[in-house]
Amino acid sequence: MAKPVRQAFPDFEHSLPMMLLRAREAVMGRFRPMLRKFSLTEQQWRIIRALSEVEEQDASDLAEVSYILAPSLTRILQNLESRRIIRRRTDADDQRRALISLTKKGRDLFEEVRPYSRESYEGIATALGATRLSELYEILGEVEQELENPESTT
Amino acid sequence: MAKPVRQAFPDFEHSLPMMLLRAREAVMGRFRPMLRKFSLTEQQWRIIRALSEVEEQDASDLAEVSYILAPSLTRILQNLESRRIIRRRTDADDQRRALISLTKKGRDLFEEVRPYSRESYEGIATALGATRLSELYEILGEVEQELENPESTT
DNA sequence: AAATATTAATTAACGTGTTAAATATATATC
DNA sequence: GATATATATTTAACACGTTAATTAATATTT
Repeated sequence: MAKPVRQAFPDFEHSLPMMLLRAREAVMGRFRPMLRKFSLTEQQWRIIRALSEVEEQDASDLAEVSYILAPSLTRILQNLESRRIIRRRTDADDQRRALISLTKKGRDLFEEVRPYSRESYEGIATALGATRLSELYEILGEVEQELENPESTT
Repeated sequence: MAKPVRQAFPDFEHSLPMMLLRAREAVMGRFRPMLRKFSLTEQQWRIIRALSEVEEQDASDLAEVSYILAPSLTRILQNLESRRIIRRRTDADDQRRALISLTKKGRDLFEEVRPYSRESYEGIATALGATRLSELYEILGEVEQELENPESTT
């Protein structure tokens, strides 16, 4: 019988937030250099990728699916609009809403980047192995679900 | 025999970077409100916590263990120094190096926050369960290791 | 020992994260 | 139908992430 390993408070470098941060950085390290060649940030690519799946989307929905807060989104959209990658118009039925879509240039950019994105992703899948990868997906989904309501255990 | 689920390119909201981002946010959502009451950011707390484990540490080592880039660290240390939470002196043997330590006020702050930090952490452990949590630790460690050298599979 | 290269930390510039406040439009209440 | 309330987006202010350039000190080379 070895010692019970109480470890309720893991040492700093191995705390859960740190582990998640480093794991994510390890993953993004495979994407960022590639995106950089296209002068895209990680977040800009998230927006473009989200828009590629729809004809048009209002800013609120876009913020939600791309997991970017509204103030950040405002700035990113201003940037992408000035580069003519996206276009915006006002919803006629609700003048508060901004409807966003990719321009031709934006769609072309997406098609240009996509193969490299896929390649990076496959590199990750190869490095981790299909089994480990799907385990990771599963457990991350659980984490998100189980920790949903932050005030329940406080 | 069901369909083989090729899925080499997961849909946007379930891409690995997004899953890791949301999982980390789910975890930090349990810490941030608490830290906020002490007027500490997540990164400031990382610095304080790292410093609590040593007498004194030079800025480079501190950047490495707290996983914060040097330019960010410079700003954070300026902030914490102005609040008298940390102190700095120059290494006599290498005048380039800045040696950082917690002040009395900083140590007191750490002791004040620590129980709440531990409580948040235990809330997470309870929500996930010990088994799931240790699986998560294990797989995150693997991700970090396996993806170490970004150029190997490109 | 002087010139060169390396290293530690900072500064600069730009982009995003975060919270609060402001603005404009829509909806609900009276 | 005027007033209050709610919602979508933007602005503001501060902090951190990221890359490149700078500064000061140390180490290396000749």
